[in-house]
Amino acid sequence: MATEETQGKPEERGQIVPDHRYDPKPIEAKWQKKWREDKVFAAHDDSPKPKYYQLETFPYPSAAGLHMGHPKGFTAEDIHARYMRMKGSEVLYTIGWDAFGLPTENYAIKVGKSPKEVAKENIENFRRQVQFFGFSYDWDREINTSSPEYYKWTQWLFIQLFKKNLAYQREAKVNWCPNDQTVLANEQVVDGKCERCGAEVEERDMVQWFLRITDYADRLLADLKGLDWPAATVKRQEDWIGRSLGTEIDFPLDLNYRYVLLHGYLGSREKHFFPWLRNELTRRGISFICPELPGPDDPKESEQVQFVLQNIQFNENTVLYGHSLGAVVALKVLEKLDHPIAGLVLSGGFLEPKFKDHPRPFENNFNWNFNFEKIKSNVGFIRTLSDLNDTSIPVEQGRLIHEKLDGRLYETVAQVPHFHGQEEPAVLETLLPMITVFTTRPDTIFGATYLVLAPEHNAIKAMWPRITNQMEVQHYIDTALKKTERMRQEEAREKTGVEIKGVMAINPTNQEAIPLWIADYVLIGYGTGAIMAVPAHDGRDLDFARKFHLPVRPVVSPKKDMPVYEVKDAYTGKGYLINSPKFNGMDSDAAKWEIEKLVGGRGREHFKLRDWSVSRQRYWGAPIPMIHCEKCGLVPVPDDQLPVLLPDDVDYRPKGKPPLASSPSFMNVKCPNCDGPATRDAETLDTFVDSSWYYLRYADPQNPNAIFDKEKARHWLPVDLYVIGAEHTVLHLLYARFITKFLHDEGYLAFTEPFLKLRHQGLLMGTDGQKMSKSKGNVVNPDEVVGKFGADVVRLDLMFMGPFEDAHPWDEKGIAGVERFVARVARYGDRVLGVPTGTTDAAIATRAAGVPHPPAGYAADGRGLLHKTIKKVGEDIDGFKFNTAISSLMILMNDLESGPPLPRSEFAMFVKIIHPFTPHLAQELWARLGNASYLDFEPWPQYDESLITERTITLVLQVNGKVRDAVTADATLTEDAAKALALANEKVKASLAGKTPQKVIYVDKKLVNIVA
RNA sequence: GCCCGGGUGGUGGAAUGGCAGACACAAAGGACUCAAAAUCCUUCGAUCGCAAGGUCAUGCGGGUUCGACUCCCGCCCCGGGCACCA
Repeated sequence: MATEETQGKPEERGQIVPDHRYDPKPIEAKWQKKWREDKVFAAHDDSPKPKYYQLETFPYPSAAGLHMGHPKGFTAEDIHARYMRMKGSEVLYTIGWDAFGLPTENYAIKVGKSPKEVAKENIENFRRQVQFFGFSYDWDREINTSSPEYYKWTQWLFIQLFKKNLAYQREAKVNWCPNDQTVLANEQVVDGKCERCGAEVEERDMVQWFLRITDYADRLLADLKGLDWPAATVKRQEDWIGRSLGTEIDFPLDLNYRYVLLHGYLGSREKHFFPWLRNELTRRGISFICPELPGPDDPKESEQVQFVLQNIQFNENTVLYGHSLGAVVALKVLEKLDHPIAGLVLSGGFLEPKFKDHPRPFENNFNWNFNFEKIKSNVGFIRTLSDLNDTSIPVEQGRLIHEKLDGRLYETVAQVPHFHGQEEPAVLETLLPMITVFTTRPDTIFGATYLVLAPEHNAIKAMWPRITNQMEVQHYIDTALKKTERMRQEEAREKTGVEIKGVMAINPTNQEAIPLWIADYVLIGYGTGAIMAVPAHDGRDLDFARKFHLPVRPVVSPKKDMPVYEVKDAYTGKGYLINSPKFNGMDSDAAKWEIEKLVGGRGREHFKLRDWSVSRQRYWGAPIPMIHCEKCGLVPVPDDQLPVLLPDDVDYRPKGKPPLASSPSFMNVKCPNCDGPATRDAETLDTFVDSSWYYLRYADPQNPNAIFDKEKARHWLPVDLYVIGAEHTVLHLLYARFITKFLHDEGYLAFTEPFLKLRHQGLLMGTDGQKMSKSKGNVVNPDEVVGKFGADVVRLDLMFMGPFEDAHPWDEKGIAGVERFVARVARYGDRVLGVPTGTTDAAIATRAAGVPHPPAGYAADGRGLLHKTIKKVGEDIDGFKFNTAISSLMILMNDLESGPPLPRSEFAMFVKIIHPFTPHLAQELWARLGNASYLDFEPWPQYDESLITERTITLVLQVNGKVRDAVTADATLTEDAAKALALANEKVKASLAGKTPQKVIYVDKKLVNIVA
């Protein structure tokens, strides 16, 4: 029931209430226009103020227009930007358009326009919509990734990567969307379907451009430390990079070959890697012959081949190895043999005397024609090892051997060019019959009861002649390789596999012979493509072992001296070794090192991170600035010919070939190197490339001569604050970090991490609680909402919904609260302004006499709350707690309204602290208070500590932890006085009911708890 | 399966070891009005009680503590991420 004093017309309570409602429209339009015309928010390169660079995810301007999720993040940024300006920073805050990409192209095809036209329209629409919100952008720094002025530098960046061998082409299985007719990144495939159009994704082999982000894996991981990023985001980046530290261990196969090792020209059994190699073979108990060939300084074919044939026995167990000219000798020997041998291994070999450095004297002593058919028929397996950095033998020679002889070609980088190092592990690896596995748990090696190879593993071919169940194995491999990712996923975790019969592996610790299996749960792309299976201590291995009835041997017990007899679930934790002769009882961590040492394991780190596929077979992107010349190979477009403009005379509709290929005027060019006929690369770059560097361009957005001016970049960057949707926590950030590190290494940037502080905005969902999407029809159009309520109200509503990083459904019901708040602030402003200038506080108080708020307490209380609020709002903006900041502003307003109007000087402080949230209203009130300045450059008010300090406190009195009373006491209250006060309290006494207090707990100026 | 979040009134949420539910929305009652809108006032977790007041209550079950939404252990549910990475 309302009391007599509080009822009645507001006017009767001494308040001045204008009878009009606050109409934001003309006021918001007025200030937005002024801000733009006066370039109020321009960021000045030469400002003496400390710089502050705020970045927001530049939007993808889709045909659907802005949706309410965009302004949620933008509003938070704008609040922060305006706050930082008031705190004295020179703020760089701007916007741009991530305008290339599939959705625009697809939409253009649908409506029969060009993507360029569509993008232009979309950007104009977005710009218009964004401007309604009054965000304080420096519009002179606006960028657009689809403009030639921008993508010139995207192309330039690609060329720099290419020049450093960080951009390369290779054939790769790609996710192909049959509907969009393009390649998708793994991340764009969701549940086996195209993220954009929902079509079932197929797998295809294509030659693709990749960026070698894996070269930066360790740095991308290490540099995450020290960033002010949400912990979950750091974790997800770490998981994506996925480093595991482990060891590579060789499991010899029971194929007891005998080796014949042939050295090359100027070589001998004592030179280069031969002594080391012989030692390694001896150490493994492998028999070999390594002859000194006659005339190493002046080799002659007949002499050397005859020598080998006469002195060495060859049978089906022999593996013939030849290095360099020794490879030629080996081939000639095989031509002459009349029975087959087990295998042929060549390193640094050649078929033609075409040397890169200088001619050799033996060139005329050999016959450079080979009987390849004879050679092939005389040998079981052929492996060719080629050094990519060979200084004398061109890499083409290795490929030529492979072309003529088939077999397996291994291209690698030798320790010293042409395998002239003291140790060349690649040679040994190519030679030996063994399986190298990668494991993070060498301590469990005694529990390895079988090995598993990925279906694509090379070793299968090498041991092929020995396999007794070839049909079965072949069938399994064929089916496994036919499966797409999608099919593998659908099969869930059901294990499949086949045993390789006829070959066994040897456990290097105890010489136990264990079987070899092939299974597709082992991936060729990770580690070595082979594992030692320890079913007792790995869930996947256990599943497999159970399905195929393979032995399960526990070798780690969780408790010391407690052997495990039965394995229920795989135990993957640490413990103490059992069933491991010589290691029993040892701590599993310690055993890792001991066993690694024992078996000659090589410590390795492996990453899950894969190279970044950037080729797109579509039109609407930056053309890859490369030229294919028959003579010169891949040639980058020279800088002075950039940008490579997107041609207009193409058919955009996807036909399986890149649209650019349909434009002869685009495709046919002269080679910049040799002036001969050449063709352009017809693909375009993934839009993630565009967005991997846009934050750098904002520092110097119009520079026609460089990607950016180094000094300007040094001034503004790195980004101080980046607000980004939680959905972008992995890819975009990883790519941007990679590009930043690359440009740092190239000397363009002085820092290695682009984004110092990162905050996420929670998703704004449709009214149905579902993610907003056009197909669900739940997209909220900001035009309508802003038109109805005004920008200030919508901004407040978006921020007041709850914690910024939480997801919320859009709900127009709640907006009434902030709408009322804005109207009340406006009305209160009218009250303040209704008081003639120069009126003293006392006069205001007199005028306010009779209102319930006691005039005597007004100055202290009202001001105290004002100053507390100044403090609170500042802290909350720093901490991105906008909801509680607004709440505290409401509390203050509620209090102010119930009293007489504040003096203008104090009301001005209130206007300043609401300014970041409702800049139009605040600026209007500021102007009405007689100020000509812009609030962004008014200093944030200082709060007065003495006014905040409480003179009285509320002391809570508890008995046995239950609240019995709360009393007001002087802030100077001592502990003893507080305890005495509590014990004397009537309610406390009643609650104690005569019991004697055992203990009295005192929390300073807060609480007394009596335990009885 | 594993890894992150999260679970508080009819609703959004506040409180991070010390009065649970700030601030709002919705709802109900009232004032003003011819009426409505707007505005203003009051009530508003559940339950017992005429009242004073009591009891219960932050997903469930335990624990630590004088005191737990908050810390620890186990479980349930919801959201997100990864998905055979050895």
